[in-house]
Amino acid sequence: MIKKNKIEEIFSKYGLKKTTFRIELYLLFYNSKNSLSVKHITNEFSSSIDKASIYRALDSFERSGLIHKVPDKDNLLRYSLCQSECSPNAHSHDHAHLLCSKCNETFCLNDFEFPSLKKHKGFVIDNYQIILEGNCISCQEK
Amino acid sequence: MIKKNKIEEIFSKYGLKKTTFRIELYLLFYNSKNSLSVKHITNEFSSSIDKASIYRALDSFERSGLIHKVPDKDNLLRYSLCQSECSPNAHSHDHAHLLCSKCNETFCLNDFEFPSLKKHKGFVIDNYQIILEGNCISCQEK
DNA sequence: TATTTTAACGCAAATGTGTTGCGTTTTTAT
DNA sequence: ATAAAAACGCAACACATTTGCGTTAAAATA
Repeated sequence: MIKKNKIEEIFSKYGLKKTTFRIELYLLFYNSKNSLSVKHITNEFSSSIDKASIYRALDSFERSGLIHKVPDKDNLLRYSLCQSECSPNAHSHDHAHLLCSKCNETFCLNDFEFPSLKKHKGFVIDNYQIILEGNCISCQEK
Repeated sequence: MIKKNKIEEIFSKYGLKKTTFRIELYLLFYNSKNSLSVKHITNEFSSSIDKASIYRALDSFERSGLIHKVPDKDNLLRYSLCQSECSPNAHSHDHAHLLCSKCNETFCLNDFEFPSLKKHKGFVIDNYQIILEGNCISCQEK
């Protein structure tokens, strides 16, 4: 369980204002195992927060290196807390993502082995992602 | 160069009506090396074809197994001709995609080697895709 | 060939996600 | 305490994609 002053410390470090909403949003990420879609976040705060504020907060968290975009089954915005500390210009996420075709959630697979790829037939490769499609553990049980 | 009666044969096989537009759309896919975005298609037919017809044709081609969705830099709809013959429920596309960060095009890398993945930490994996981010050949020359 | 059924079409309107402008409030710095 | 800067709410916007519906064209049938 993260302490509130730890969050405030992180926010200070990244020059983010400590507003009630943004601290709760960060906590929401911190306490959820998986990635969060905008819809999920919107539901969580119901109508108390405007969607523009949500999008702006997510954008600002992302630019600070606190969260990163993850792929979504329906091509919607979805984010996940960064593992270690990422910097604004160096998000390093060497993990694959699993998109569950039943619940439409996205899961980060942190211990996934990535082969190194630099070039392929003349194409220069800066980075790459692996997106697995299948079923997550709880959806298999159904 | 594909012959028109070959296309008509394919259309019959999949129960698609042979309208002028749809045959030309199929030809467009057939004759282009890369994937096609909706914008590209719209430009190609300029204002002669309604966008609803374009979306419906693409959807119907996809459901027939003639084309398949490919990832797009801006999360827009983009399709590519299927390699061999796919069936409606079995699109098999064991190729990676390269998204060029300069021209925003998507390229299929057909001879890309795919490791086999069936399971990972309890997740059941049906199929997966590899999305490479970098620069295509013609954008490197600039 | 004429007729009927069905898929495809065009047009306009509607969705839905995400963005932007702007005046107001809250936080932070001085 | 005050000023500057970042966040906020609200409304309007932008844009891709979808849907409803009446009309047209293609396919099937008589």
